[in-house]
Amino acid sequence: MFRLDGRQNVPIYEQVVRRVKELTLRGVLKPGDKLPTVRELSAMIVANPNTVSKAYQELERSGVIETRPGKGTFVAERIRVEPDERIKADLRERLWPVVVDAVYFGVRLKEFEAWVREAFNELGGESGEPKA
Amino acid sequence: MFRLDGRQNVPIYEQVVRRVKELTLRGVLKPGDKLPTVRELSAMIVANPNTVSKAYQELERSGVIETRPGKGTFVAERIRVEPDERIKADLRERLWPVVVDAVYFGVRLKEFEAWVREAFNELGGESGEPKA
Amino acid sequence: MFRLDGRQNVPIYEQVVRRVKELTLRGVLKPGDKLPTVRELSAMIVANPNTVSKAYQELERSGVIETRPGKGTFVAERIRVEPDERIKADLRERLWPVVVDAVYFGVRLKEFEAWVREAFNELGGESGEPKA
Amino acid sequence: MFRLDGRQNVPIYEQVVRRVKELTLRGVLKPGDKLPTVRELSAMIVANPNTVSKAYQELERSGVIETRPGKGTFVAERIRVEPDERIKADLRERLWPVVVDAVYFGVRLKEFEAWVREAFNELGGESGEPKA
DNA sequence: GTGGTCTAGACCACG
DNA sequence: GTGGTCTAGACCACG
Repeated sequence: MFRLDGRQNVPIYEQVVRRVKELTLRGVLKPGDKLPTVRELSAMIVANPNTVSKAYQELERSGVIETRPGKGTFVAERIRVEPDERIKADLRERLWPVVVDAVYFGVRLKEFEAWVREAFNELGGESGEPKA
Repeated sequence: MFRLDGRQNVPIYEQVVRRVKELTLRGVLKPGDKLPTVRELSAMIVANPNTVSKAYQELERSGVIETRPGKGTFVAERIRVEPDERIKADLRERLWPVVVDAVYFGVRLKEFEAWVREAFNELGGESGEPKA
Repeated sequence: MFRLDGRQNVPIYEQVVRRVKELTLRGVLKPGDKLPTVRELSAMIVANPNTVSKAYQELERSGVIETRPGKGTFVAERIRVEPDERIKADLRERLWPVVVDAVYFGVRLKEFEAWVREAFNELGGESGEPKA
Repeated sequence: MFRLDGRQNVPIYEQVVRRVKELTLRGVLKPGDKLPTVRELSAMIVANPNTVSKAYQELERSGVIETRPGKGTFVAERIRVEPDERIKADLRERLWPVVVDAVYFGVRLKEFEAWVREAFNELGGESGEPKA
């Protein structure tokens, strides 16, 4: 469940952050669910507690999880707001170099869009209009 | 033309790599065009020559540019082959965390696809079938 | 009456301390009123008895409440003395980082003062001269 | 300039964060100024580089400073926007317990307001209306 | 038992 | 030389 890729270039704490986000989006982790303690998770993935701690801190700052002192760490209630322009600009900036390389390597729009759709489906992303 | 963003989080050498790729995709740089020398470019963008050198090395490894000793560095002829599975897998891996955050922040598929299409258009990416 | 915020960053025992102080300032708790026992309160707010106990100890040390062995815990008579310089220095030290961030975020003095006045009013703080 | 209080209850990294904010507000540190490196500062205040690093990271996330890889860390340009309601609510929440204790100890509104004004003056906070 | 803070010290990417 | 990441391990506040 919390398995990481390991051999990757991505820092461990960043992998943990991503993994937890994924699991909440996929519904595997639901609001109120207890996460493993820092020490438990660090044992599971064979990493230093500090590294996991850093990931948890980042997740807390992003509002994905919340720490109840002495009780543990829990998945936070998701507060859904419309994404603001700064967030969108940031996402487009991060999308850009991926598209640059895709185009460079001759990937066609159709195929790239299929990848996007698959990813959205896998994550339960909304495809229609705002829920108004 | 080679201006960079400067205060971004992306390493300078990586910004140079992306910029050159973009310029070739957009047709601003064409096969056979001469690039500035490492020293010229490092002066232009106020960076360390080592940094530019590293970018050129990476671009050469990717086949984007080629060095003709004693003559300079030139945009390479683009050899278009179908992208192999390793490249596609890598691109999807890089796309994934962007989609995770997009879904997390409530961006809808329609909007994300629009971003993708815009990026493809801007880069002259092919939308149809292989030219085969 | 003793409900806490729960998911806040403030330790539970500290929340209890503040809450009791507030209730006495607001006049909801008056001198001589009996407080719930440690066990009762810990049940009410779903916390560890040790936690409540720690809060009561701190409140007793500050002279807010007093324990009469075998009888329970009671709101103490408020002995109003002029605050000494040590207390004032401490309060200013605690005020300081709040003002730093307020200024940093562009809050104007007028608005900040309005917050202060509202808080004083809500707590029945004296605005005039010492009662001498 | 970067001297800390030392004996305080506040974590070292938090003291560094506050100190840098203060220095920028007071104009001692100006946009573009270079901060000491993590290792320099950690030597100055006799703390671990990691601790200083944590402070710098927090300052960067808040937009107070920015890191230019390989060049060092610099005071960021201040982008002044009107503080939003979330920030204000947070500041009032932090102000509240200070006022509670002030009222409890019999500090009068007049005096407390004087403290606030002094702090604003010292930090160069604006007292008038928005600059439009 | 829970996470938060800190130290000491290593290795690495970037410039 | 610069900061970023990580490990190993200690101490502490909170519950």
